Amino acid sequence: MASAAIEQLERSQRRRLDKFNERRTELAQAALQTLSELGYARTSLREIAQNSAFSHGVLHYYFADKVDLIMCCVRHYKAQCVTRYDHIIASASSYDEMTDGFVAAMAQTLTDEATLHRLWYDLRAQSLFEPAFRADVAEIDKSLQDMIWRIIARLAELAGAPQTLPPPLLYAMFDGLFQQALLKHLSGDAGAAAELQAGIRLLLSRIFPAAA
Amino acid sequence: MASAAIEQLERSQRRRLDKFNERRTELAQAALQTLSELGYARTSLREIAQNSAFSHGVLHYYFADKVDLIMCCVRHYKAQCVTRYDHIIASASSYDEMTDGFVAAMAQTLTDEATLHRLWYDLRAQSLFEPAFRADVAEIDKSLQDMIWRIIARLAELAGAPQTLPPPLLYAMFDGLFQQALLKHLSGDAGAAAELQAGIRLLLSRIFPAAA
DNA sequence: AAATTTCCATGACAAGTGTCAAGATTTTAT
DNA sequence: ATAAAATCTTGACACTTGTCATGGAAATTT
Repeated sequence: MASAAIEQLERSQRRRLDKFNERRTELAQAALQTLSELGYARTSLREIAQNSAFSHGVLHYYFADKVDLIMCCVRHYKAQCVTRYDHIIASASSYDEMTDGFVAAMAQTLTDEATLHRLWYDLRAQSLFEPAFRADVAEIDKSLQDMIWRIIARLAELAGAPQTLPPPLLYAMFDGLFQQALLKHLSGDAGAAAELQAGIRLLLSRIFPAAA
Repeated sequence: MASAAIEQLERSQRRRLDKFNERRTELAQAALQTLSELGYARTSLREIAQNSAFSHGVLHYYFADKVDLIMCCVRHYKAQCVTRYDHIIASASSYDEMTDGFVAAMAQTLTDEATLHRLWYDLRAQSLFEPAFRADVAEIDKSLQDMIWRIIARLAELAGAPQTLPPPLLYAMFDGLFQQALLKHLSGDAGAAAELQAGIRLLLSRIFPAAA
């Protein structure tokens, strides 16, 4: 029967495609590692390959060019980033409990994934110069903004308070706070995480005056 | 008389030194121009020299190395940046007038000096990787924070309101807001300046609830 | 088992990088 | 005006960069 043959062909092709994409993300992960350590300006394709199990020629087999690789990295970064705080939203049952969880999670992110986030700020700055980066950066920015919004909306619900500040403003505030803390943390300031926590609590107390 | 000879010697030496520094800042200005157009990662010394009246070899006559040049640029940037809003503080006589002036000045900065500010964010991101940049970046950050603080403190005075939010938090909020607007503006969003103005006004109305 | 496609390593290329040394040129001092 | 010191240009160096072509190894298909 012809249909069976076609079906098998499609299956084998899909398997090949899956394997291709699997290796692509494997290489993207290695690239992410290198990028987060060196930064965009100092990262070369050879260096990326050296931090992987393959040679530098392979990169041009799986990626069209350097921009293509970076973009794959960025998307890979996003996937493992935007849902980080969602479990807090799902599990919290009171305003205070959720505040504690959120503040703690932010502080942990600061210390545990500092290098990954400095890469994010680096790439976002690159997008100010390189138009090819803008669409993906804007999309990630939007995802992060939504993430913050989900948290604040849930907090408002728990506090029984109305929420008037728009998502962009809220995101800008938390992002600015985190960025500042990251710079201090990477500069060796051991108190950066604690300062970040205090800053967030203060900010929340201003957003929800009644809940304090 | 020997003292007269010494005096003349000293004067001539100072004149030489002045000329040396003058040319240094002239080259730093050209470098600033190139950097703000291409970004840190894509700027080479030859490109900088090409945007000046001199050849590339002269850069090593006036600067020890590339980092030295970048640092000179950064300091030059700072000088023309941190006092930008001070005349608003000096001239404003009412809360509303000063708010209008501040908001308008921020919007104008966004549109008129977008490229210079994207360089600032680029270099700040670089400082997350390159320790050599950190001290100067931190110093500029502090200056900008102080600038914001002077404005907010004056506004509090004019509003007759107490001011409880600490300077780092205030700076983080305004900086985050500006950064977001800059990305939109450079992406071609014509409404970025207006959004920034609205965001600042909203933020101020939350900082000073009574003055609204 | 043979043939064919996929996958990967090697080496090379042209272009560009920071850096520096050797002179030419201009300015300053004698 | 002559000597000395400064400023600037030119050209080269060792190295790195992204990209690609060739060919070998491995896997898949026939």
